[in-house]
Amino acid sequence: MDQPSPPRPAVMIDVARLAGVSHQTVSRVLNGHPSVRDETRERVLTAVRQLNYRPNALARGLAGRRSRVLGVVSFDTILYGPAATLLGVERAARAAGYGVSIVTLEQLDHDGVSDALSALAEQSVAGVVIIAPFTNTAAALRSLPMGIPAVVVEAGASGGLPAISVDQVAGAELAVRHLLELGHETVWHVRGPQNWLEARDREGAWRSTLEAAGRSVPPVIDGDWSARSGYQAGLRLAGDPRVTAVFCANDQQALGLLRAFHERGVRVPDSVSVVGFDDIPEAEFMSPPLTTIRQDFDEVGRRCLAMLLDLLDSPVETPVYPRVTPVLVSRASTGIRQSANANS
Amino acid sequence: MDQPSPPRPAVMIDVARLAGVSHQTVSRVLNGHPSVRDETRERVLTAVRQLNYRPNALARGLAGRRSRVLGVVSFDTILYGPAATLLGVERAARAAGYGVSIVTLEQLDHDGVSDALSALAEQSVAGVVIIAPFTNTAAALRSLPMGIPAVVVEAGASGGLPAISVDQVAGAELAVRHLLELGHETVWHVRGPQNWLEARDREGAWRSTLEAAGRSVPPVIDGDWSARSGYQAGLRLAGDPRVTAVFCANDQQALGLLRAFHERGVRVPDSVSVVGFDDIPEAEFMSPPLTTIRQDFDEVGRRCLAMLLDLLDSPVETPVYPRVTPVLVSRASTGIRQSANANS
DNA sequence: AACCGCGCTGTGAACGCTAACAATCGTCCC
DNA sequence: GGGACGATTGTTAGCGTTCACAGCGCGGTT
Repeated sequence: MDQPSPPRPAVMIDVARLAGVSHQTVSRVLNGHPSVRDETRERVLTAVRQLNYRPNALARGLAGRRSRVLGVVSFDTILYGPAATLLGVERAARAAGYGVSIVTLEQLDHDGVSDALSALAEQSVAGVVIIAPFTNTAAALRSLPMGIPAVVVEAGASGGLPAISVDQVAGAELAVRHLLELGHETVWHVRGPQNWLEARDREGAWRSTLEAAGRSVPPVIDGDWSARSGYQAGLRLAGDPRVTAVFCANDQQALGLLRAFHERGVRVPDSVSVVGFDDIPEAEFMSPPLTTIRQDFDEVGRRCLAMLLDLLDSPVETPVYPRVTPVLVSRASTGIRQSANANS
Repeated sequence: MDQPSPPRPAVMIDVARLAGVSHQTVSRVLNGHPSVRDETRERVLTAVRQLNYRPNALARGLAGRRSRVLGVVSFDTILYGPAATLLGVERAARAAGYGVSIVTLEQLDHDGVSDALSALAEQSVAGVVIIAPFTNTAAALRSLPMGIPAVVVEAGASGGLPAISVDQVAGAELAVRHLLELGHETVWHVRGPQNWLEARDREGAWRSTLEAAGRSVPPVIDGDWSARSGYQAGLRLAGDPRVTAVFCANDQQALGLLRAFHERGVRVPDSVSVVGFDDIPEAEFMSPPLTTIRQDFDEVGRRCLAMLLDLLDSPVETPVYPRVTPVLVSRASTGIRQSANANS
């Protein structure tokens, strides 16, 4: 008739009593401290199971110094890149026994990053991953009140901060070279928003690859990652006979571009070849299937976390990790430069 | 020569000393307790600013009952729906002064949900939002060790759990009716994965809408949300002259379907009309632009959070919120049933 | 003049855990 | 055989905050 399960969840002292040991011994068992007799350890673990005990992370964090929670600052997690990176980081964190607290920025600016970081600091996160490839993240980070270990994702020039990045330059080169090798005289570019580092890197590499090949550099077209901006770029480009190859800074823009071309009767790849960036799951099923540059976001997440954990161990030295190398995925949207050339 | 800023961040007692009051008074000021003299309040706030003091959320959570952190359990945050909902919830939570801790499920099963919930419980979250429209989430939730207030998102039959959902039935009806009104004899359906509640609801509503209209119900085609599955469905459907209208359970599937149709020379909307579901940002720029059912995920997130906060206030009664109503967005992928009919 | 109540403030004890140190026991070594 | 030592366990003190319960001073009552 007694009530065996109190509504209040068991705490460490309950386990200790049930196992006939002190709470400290329970703590030792839970934290894998070596000097506990096997027989005692078993007794404790049995009690833990019996009471369905789960240690309280809050108390843990308060008592020890480190919490088992990491913070992630991200921006626009509906975009494929950030979403995929977030997922990668979250998975890796969970595998390493960390919880993940997120803050999504409304705007990519200094104050936003700063606020986000102090919100996370308040929660005593052990470290922070910043998936906000804002051109000015570094400054925001430096102005951080307290020194939380932080890793920045996908920031090209991170200003000395530990960073994991996909080699955007290599990716853009891959795209441009691919198009040049197909016989195109030059390559047009629809770039991403200027406050994103990736966008700048891709544009820069596009430009320098063309220059290195001794080709003329057409005027760059603005874009903001959205399919709409790609569509608008497509409308502008569709009338121009000089345009035979376009490198879009991401796949959504390429989708919009393809749409505009389709509407205007520009045939892809017959008249114009198109390359995107990211290899979103939909790329393979666009009309036509999109040649693009694949980034391994999962790998980014994993390395990112590995780096952060290194940083937690030895906060003095900044670990250096190699960039993640993107690969070209060739599909139907790119083709040999057609005989139209013969007219010239 | 002295060092004015100790590396250790200021704590409440530091503020108290600086302001010449007790730590409890500082606490009162911070929590907006009324019985503090204005002059004292000012003095404390000045000290807070001066020391750049931020209360420690861990200690707060430990001492008081409630933490200011909410948990979110989600699944496959790369998909548009979950990603958008997550973003909506996160925004609303932040606006309400809550932090957000996320757990992304690897698999949609009972244990996954259960583990995720206890991981969050460990972090003493105040409440949980579950964006895992798994058909069996309800059971997993009930087997939860302790009673954390929880709100389920997008679950049709949530088994008595507080839930916010988009009215999938209304949405699917909108899609099917739209196609019937355009003169199509019947509507084919490419459904989503069977363990998703949304997929089941959409399929059910598709079926019953057809039946209510006295139309024949074609065999359903399987899909898994991916563009690839839509593509495969498209290949199967492309040869069939009876197919004049297809309702896809989401926009990605519709994209794949459009691709397959394009490949096989099936013209959209001339030969076949296609409707999707979600209105992802890319839908407008598909070839042709996709008619689809728009869901307001931001609204879902907001209501969800409002509901959870209600639940935190009075855990006894389950608040009831109306469903979010989706709307039809008509684009070029649907058109009047063409003269092909005249042949029959 | 003693008393009550109210506005404001301070004191002590949790909250559940880890860290540092002390205690106990048996063993090993000379 | 005594003391040092290692293995194992217990004890005590925080971590930084909130909660419950006093205190104190002052004006108004009786």
